[in-house]
Amino acid sequence: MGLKVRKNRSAPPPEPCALTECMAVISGAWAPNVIWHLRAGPRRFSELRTDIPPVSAKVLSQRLKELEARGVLSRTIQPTSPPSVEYALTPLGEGLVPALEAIVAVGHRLKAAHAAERV
Amino acid sequence: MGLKVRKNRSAPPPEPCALTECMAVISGAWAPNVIWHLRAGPRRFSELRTDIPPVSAKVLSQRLKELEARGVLSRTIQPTSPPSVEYALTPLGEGLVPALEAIVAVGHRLKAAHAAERV
DNA sequence: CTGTATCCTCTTGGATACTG
DNA sequence: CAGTATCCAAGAGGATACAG
Repeated sequence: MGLKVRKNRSAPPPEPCALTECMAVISGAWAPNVIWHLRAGPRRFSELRTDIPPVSAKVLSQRLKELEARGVLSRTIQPTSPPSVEYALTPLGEGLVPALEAIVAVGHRLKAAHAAERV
Repeated sequence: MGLKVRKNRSAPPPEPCALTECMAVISGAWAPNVIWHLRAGPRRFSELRTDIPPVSAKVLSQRLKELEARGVLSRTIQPTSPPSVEYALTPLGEGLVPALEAIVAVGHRLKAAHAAERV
């Protein structure tokens, strides 16, 4: 009966800080895609470029640097010739995968809902 | 034994489309915060403004409109005086909460990791 | 209270060309 | 192959003032 206790308008203090912290990581252009394409294993620079078609070299390398600086992925120079560089998720970066999966799941529902209302 | 089959460099086709779809929803400035602050129940415009301190009226109303257009939240005009407007998550919008929770969880780990390496 | 309209700044990302 | 440098356009977001 007295279940209408939701009159309390003083917001319960959430944690927008941690939210913002992580959003900053995955908000850059193509950042989520980079992580997404690395989730199955390491990839090289040019592979990522073709994985994510319309990404410019500048932005990709920018994003990779940022993600590396944040400890989300690692950069390894392979002593081959021609030289190649491998990017891989760190354990920390792997922690992002479940979050992205949750996002993908919602994405599907959003698309479905969007399609439904355009009938 | 033959577990090194990860030599396959032809990327397994992921679903960046749904990813992008949902990222578009939560990428706008303050969008995640709006959803986050609505997860415990409906809030009014001015309440959201004080919930999320440095948000300008323009951007907040912009974001609310977008989120409403995407079916993530509903806008209800209360016939009170002075008139007030309540925003609430739709079922679709509530689907975003788990994703945000996953993001918050990662945010905590990112902050912890960041703090640790600054010792 | 709940927005909208303008103006303005600053960041972001793309294209292109060039280096190691 | 793996980037970096430069230039550029577009858009997002903040401040302020005003309207219903």
